[in-house]
Amino acid sequence: MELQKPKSRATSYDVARLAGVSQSAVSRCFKPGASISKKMRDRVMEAAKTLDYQPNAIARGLITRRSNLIAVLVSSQLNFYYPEVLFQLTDRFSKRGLRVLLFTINDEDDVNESLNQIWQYQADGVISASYLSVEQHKMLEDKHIPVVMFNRYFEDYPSNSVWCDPSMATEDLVKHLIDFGHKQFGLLEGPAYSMVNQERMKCVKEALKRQGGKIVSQASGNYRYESAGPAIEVLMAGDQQPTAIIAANDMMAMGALDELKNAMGLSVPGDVSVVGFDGIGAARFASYELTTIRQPIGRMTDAAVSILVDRIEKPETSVEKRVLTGSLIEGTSSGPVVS
Amino acid sequence: MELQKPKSRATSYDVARLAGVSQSAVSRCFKPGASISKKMRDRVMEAAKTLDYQPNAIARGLITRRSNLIAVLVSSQLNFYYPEVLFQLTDRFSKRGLRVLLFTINDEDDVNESLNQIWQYQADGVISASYLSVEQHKMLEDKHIPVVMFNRYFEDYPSNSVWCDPSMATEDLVKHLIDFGHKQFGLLEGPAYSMVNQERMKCVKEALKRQGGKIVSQASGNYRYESAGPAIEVLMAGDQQPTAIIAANDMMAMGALDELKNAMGLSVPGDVSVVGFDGIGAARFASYELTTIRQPIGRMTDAAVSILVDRIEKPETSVEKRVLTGSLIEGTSSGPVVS
DNA sequence: TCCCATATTGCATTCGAATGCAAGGGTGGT
DNA sequence: ACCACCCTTGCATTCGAATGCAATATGGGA
Repeated sequence: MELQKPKSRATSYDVARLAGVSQSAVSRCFKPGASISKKMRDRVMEAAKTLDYQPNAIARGLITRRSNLIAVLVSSQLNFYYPEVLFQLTDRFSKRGLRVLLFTINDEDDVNESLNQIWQYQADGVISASYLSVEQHKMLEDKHIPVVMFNRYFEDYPSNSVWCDPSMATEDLVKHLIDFGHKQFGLLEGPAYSMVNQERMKCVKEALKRQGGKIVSQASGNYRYESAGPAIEVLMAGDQQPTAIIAANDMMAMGALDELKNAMGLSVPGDVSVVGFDGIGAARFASYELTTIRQPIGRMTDAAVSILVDRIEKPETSVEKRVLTGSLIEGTSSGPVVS
Repeated sequence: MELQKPKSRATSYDVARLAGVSQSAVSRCFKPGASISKKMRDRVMEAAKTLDYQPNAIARGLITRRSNLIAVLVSSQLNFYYPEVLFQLTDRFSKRGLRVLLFTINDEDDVNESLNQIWQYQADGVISASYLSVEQHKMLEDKHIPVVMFNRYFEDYPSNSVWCDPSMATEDLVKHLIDFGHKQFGLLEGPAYSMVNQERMKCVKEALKRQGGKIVSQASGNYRYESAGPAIEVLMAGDQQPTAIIAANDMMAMGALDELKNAMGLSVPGDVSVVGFDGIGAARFASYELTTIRQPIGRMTDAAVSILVDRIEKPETSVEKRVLTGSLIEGTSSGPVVS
């Protein structure tokens, strides 16, 4: 004697029937700005409520050719920077009525598979916060799917991108270290293919040259905490010891700091200063208090969202590279050279 | 003189026309297990390739009533545990041909809004790794959307869930501390509403009672790093000082450790031992090396994915609560009492 | 009160793929 | 060579909402 059969989902027709109006009217009630009288809207809304009706986004997407889905590509490697970015992007898209379809990327194949899925799901746009080749980017462009590159851009190919220019802050950072009396620097680089790494290291090298710092050793890691340990061993093994280590990101700076303090028994910043890039939350933990170059994540995600939404609404707008600037955060991981 | 007009996306009809077959044939070519001859498949696939055709997942979803979308609800607060879970879930769903629709939750309103969206997008299933009320859960159930609760469950209402039972490992943890000579304990609890907190603290209290440890002070935080500082001040302010602090999660344990060492100038584990729960990646950083109870995240996400997929495929299957056990990881944040 | 302009409403069609059913083709057995 | 059966294929319809256009209702002005 069930009162309620396990009936399936109510459609706009069901609502229309109950309210005694046409299906079109129901559809219009859920479209902001549509021409509908208040009386009708009230009547429909009441029926909708009793049937627990919500428009089917899938059906809507089919006819409007807008899925309201945004694909976000994120590297799955454990860099605390990206979860922060991802969550902020999701919050912001959500406020604009867009949903995030998440793709985690381990390797090149994942990217291609993700692009396929993006195409299948008719994503309205893409935020790429992971590696993307020019060819892959072009493929999306050919399909008229706007893309915004987050924290990266192509040297020789125009694309929508949000980028944090580290040059000025890096100058400050190096000055900060030079003022502390540092003369010998060790560079803990990121992966060679990474734009972010290339740019940061380029700025570091230029600033050091300009301000008279000397690079005594270089090594590279993969941006992850664990990769800093072995790299530090290399950096400290040369005949000339660096008194300051500049890491390509905070995760490696944290790993470096731990390796120096805990594995090698050195003091930071007493024996060696360590600085990073990103300004992730964990860099402010009291065990680290990194001197770092903070990326304004909030403003970067705002920019990415607004550029992407613009491109979706006006596809013909020309590409835009929005550049923000990083800023130096002075922590306690850097200090004067003790001689 | 463009060779190629900016023509819109190819449909199955376009492919059919080019290959000289019917639309149904094209459709069947993309459906695994459909009845299709090799000759036809090859012909269609070639046409599909030249037109760069991929089936439209939106249109497919409309007719099959399967969106292949899984909604994942995650708290947006900065607890390093959830990004790990989220990325693993995404990887695993992806391998099964399911996409993740991400919802970040700040407050109760976000949950309701997300449930709305889940309904609109016809998500095939939901993983909830954030707060969800029984009513909200029932609402999804009524709509025949299977839900798996991650790292939580309802006391008094059956639901699919994946849970990590901390009781045995907590017994080990307490024994580990008692063996080190600890007698006075401080509890750094999580939010009162949190199931995970309730359960962990219950186990801790029982184990302490059984093994003869005494709770000399309690305070609570919100699971975040920053919330540990003030709580620690409370914990250490009583007349009886704890020699060991048990925190409800690793983030707060890290905050506690930093507060004790850096703000209060105490030594860990010399003056105070600090232990946590979760076994997040950052807990293994050399500055912390937390003694903690590790949740087997990999097995938990596997379980969540497999339970959810089962429910989607066989909706009538009864609910399942899969319980895994945590295990003690001995780090260097705990040690003998120095008298 | 009547008429016209404007605001609402309904009709019919559309989006793109999946699928039940029937028709066609092929195979093997006798 | 014939028949029965199975494997392929195509036809026609379906999913649920949006929308151009035509039809109708509403309101205001004279």
